[in-house]
Amino acid sequence: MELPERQGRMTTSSRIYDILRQDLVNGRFEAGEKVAISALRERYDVGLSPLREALNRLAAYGLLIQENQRGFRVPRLERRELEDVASLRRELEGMALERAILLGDAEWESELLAAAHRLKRADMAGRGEEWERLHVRFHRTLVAPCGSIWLLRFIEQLHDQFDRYRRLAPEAPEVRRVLDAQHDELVRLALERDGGAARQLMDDHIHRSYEVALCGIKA
Amino acid sequence: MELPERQGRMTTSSRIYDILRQDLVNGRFEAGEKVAISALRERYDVGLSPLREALNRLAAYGLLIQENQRGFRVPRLERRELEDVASLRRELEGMALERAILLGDAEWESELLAAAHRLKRADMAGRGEEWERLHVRFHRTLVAPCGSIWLLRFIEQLHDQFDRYRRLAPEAPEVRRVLDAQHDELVRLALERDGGAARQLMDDHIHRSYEVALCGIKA
DNA sequence: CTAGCCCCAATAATCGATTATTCGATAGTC
DNA sequence: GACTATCGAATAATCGATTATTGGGGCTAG
Repeated sequence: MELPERQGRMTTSSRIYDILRQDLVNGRFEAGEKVAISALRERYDVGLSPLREALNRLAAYGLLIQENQRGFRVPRLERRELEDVASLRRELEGMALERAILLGDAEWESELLAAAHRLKRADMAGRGEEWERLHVRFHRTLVAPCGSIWLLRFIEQLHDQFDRYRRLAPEAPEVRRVLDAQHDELVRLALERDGGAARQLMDDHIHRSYEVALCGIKA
Repeated sequence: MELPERQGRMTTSSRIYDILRQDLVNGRFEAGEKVAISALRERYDVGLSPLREALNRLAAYGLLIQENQRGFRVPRLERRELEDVASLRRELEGMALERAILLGDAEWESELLAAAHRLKRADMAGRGEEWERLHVRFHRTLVAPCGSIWLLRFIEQLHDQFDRYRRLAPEAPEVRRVLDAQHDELVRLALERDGGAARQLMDDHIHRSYEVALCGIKA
């Protein structure tokens, strides 16, 4: 069995990029805050060059805002933008799911079941970082065989944006239970190859999730 | 009248980013080629730090591929990817155009007419860099009031990817005439607020353009 | 008072030099 | 003869120091 070997040894720049991306999505930085580069330098114990390269990448990715001669800022959280992101997620993930259901093979079915199962088990163990990781992975697995690299790329980007809002929202156990049930339902519909119904369900899933996330704004 | 003032004085990093982006889209680099950083340093007469920052941004944007410890490469041109990009462009620009037609105001109508007119005039003067610039601008104006920042962002990104292919394709005057006529037709349908027909036409427009671009592959 | 200006501390951007890694050529081994 | 190990030049990544720009506080003139 050969290991995928990640991708060569990691460079400092890439390491700090991954860390910052996680931290930004998890809301470890105040929205709207100016990024104090030298503070980050200490906090993560890295040099200026790799740090600035990571910040540049994050700005191009949309998790930071870069202003010439004025450094970097964390984007504000605006109701208007959450609507935008959620609306696009519905369009794009719906589209991707339909295509995935057309194109996905038997191996995909297996991975889907596995991902859903792992997610449910992490749920029992208490919703934490592990659950978040597996949740992202589940949604990624759902749309993975859609056949479009660019669609997957955009979906991932929107997912990160969306999660900035969602992770700040207060717990909503009743809605959460519905959302969790929908995960299983999505798997069922995918296995049955019912693209139309799956798309509709995904649409509803994201919409409910959006309503939860809304509660986190200005809180 | 106040000038928009671009955005503060440009930083070396941003300048070189803009230049490289143009050059990459225009095919001034061999597809698949490894980017020789020190060669670029001389060619554009810039320092290493701003250059690397620009390259990092371009990689995050999708116009370069970054491999840890192995620098940057220009992405290959693959039929498979052109299909992907074109197909997504049709979906997203169609969606954006429909929304723009719902939301666009009178000022938009004026700018649309102006953009179309400028484009036609540049056409007479011979299709060159200026025409390319105005063509991008026309398409951007069409979808501008769609109301979604992220949709516009993705569309621009796909446009850049698409143009990498299109600009390598040989001239196709007959198709070109049809495509030009479609520009005016798009304006007409937009002014008439016929979202459905406009979307359909945009779909056809991109598809024909795709067929032209196809001829440029492996040429 | 207040608008405008100037200066200085903070910090963003860039440079030049250094360190780490890769890639290809060559030599050695089975 | 094919495979692996090793070495060195080429080049990617990073560091430390320098330069340029901003933003705010106090001063001055109206």
